[in-house]
Amino acid sequence: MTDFKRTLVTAALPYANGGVHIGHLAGVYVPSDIYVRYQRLKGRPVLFVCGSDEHGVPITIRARREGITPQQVVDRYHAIIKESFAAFGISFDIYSRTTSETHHRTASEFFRTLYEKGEFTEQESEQYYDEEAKTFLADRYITGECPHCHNPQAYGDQCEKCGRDLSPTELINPKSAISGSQPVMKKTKHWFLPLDRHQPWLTKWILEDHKEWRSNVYGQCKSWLDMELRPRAVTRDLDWGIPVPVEGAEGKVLYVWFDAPIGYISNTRELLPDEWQTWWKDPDTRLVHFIGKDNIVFHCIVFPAMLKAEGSYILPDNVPANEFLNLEDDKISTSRGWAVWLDEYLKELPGRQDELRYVLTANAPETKDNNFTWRDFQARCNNELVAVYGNFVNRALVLTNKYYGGEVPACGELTEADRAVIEEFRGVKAEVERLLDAFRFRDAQKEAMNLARIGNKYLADSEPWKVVKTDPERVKTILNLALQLVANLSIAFEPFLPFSSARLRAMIGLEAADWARLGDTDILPAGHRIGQPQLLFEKIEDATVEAQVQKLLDMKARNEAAAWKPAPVKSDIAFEDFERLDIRTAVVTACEKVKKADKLLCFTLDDGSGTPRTIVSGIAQHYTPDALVGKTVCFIANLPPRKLRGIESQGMILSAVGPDGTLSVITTEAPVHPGSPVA
RNA sequence: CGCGGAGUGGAGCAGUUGGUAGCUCGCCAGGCUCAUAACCUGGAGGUCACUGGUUCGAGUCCGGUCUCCGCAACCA
Repeated sequence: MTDFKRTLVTAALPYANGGVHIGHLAGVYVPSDIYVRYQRLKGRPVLFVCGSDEHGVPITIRARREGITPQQVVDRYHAIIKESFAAFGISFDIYSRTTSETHHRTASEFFRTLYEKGEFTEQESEQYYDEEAKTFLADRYITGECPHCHNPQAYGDQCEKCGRDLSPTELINPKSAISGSQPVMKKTKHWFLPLDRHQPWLTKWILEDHKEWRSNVYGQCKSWLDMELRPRAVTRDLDWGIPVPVEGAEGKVLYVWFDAPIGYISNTRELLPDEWQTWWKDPDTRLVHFIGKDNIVFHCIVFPAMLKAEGSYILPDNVPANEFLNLEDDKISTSRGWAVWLDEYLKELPGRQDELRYVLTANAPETKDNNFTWRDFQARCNNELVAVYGNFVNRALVLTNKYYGGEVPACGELTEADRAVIEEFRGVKAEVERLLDAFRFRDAQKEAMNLARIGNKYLADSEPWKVVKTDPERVKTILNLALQLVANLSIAFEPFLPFSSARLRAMIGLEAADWARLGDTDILPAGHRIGQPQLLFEKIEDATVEAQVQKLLDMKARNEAAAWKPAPVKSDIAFEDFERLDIRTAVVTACEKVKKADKLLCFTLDDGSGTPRTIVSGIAQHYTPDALVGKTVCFIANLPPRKLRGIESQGMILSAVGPDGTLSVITTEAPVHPGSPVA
């Protein structure tokens, strides 16, 4: 690791159809920024590259929905994302975008090279084509009836009602979302990256040569490599993206997954037009990808296969992927509005960047999913940043101003206790470095915080406010040491909390953070003047976090209300058709969970016939088995029996479907005899 | 039996190659008063999801069960 001459750090490219939220920050941007700042402080050459990912179908869908162009969509979000990263102190060397000229050129060249080397395979397949709009249809652009739950508005890739993944050809009565016309199957040619060809070296490279990767990363790769890798299409029929640079490929663009990671390369190239190849092709460069767990396979298998196929690039040395961050015990969801957005945080809690950085690091999902709550945010800020770190700094500075008019006193003879303290905080540097080198940011930050704990304890033990009355000389040494600890804190926290470190340095008159001096006891020379102490951190009030929680709840309610609209009324049916439906009531006599099924409950019903009726119903996620026992429900009695998970279900229990998919069983307003007809 | 990750005191997390369970917060008691009612000390609180096994000895290795999270054309 120390053999590398330089480190190239990439952070996952944010997709430019929305903002950046705390999950992205905790998973990718805060840890990568800490890592890069640390490298810079160590004086190691490092480059930190990121940018917006601006192609792909979802952006075109959003553009259509809002009646603007895809370019307008990405312009808007690119600006928001870029500004909020900058304001938050994510110190990219470059934050560019995949719609840039450099990127288009770089990605095209990359494709050309692979094409000419014969690294692709070609395949013709049949895809839906919209004859009115004269375009092939992306899966998402086709709607139709779901073959499973018969939701009439399922998409070609997924049914949002039953949650199943679909392929467009499965849809009943497919329609084009663009023109509304019926699409036809038409032949189209696409290029594929044959991952199967790369399987042997990938297997060795990861499973044998990179056993040091995080267990979540290694494990996920292993599960992929244990299967047979399949060729992956690298082109699509779409008009938004990078045109496929070969003849006969009109109307085709590079698939977004192929073009996006090349963005790392293009952005480096944009920043360093003459030297970028050193950073990407010299084996002395160490390449590190910071990503979230959903991107593991992509960055460990697919992108390396692309790089290897091209032939002249280095491969990543490590891919520290984080797990997910939940928010208030619920998963973060852009579509449900359940998120804390960075741009809003910066506006609503101005000047509080480091507080968020601290909490997201202290609670980083490094080994498993973690939870962010505003209460926890407040507690960590108040009990740790304010009470431990800020308070120690304040104590040392106030005492210095009080006794010595703001001048650093000289260090006298050291006592046994002084030496013990010095010994303790000298070790912090090596420990922080060891942890950061191992991508263990949570522990590293805790170690930095330890300096403040040492300081508080030192002051409590040595009691300068008492000693000053009996032995003023001794107090000089105590405060000298305390001030050295303060100076050390400003350096140790520099990678983690750059804003407050800068403020602290300004307060004590220290010009720059010199990492090499971390652990030293003479950073502030005797006679050096410090400034007036200001509070390094201020408490977060109850009202502040309560407002944030309320905002989340409001947003959720608003989103659910806005998202819900009654489904269009289906086409008329004959009255006889209705009469053929046999709906009845029944009383639930028993109910139990169906094994190995998440959604199914098995009901035993008294339908008045004397023989118990068994119905399996997919409502286990909304009712516990005993919740409905004794209740009257409505069911359809004349559906043909159907086996579900091996149990024969004799009918269907009726429920109302809420806007968020919750189910509420239909029951009767007053008790009725089991088996009563519903009409 | 699809695959991977995870399940440790009230909360959030550590536990590297197996050796009698740690940290931060919270709680209780005491101390201190320089400090943003902050700080310091002590204490209570865990059969390390459950269950078999290997071992002199397992949170740590192996088997089984349960639960949570994630899993290529939205999302870290």
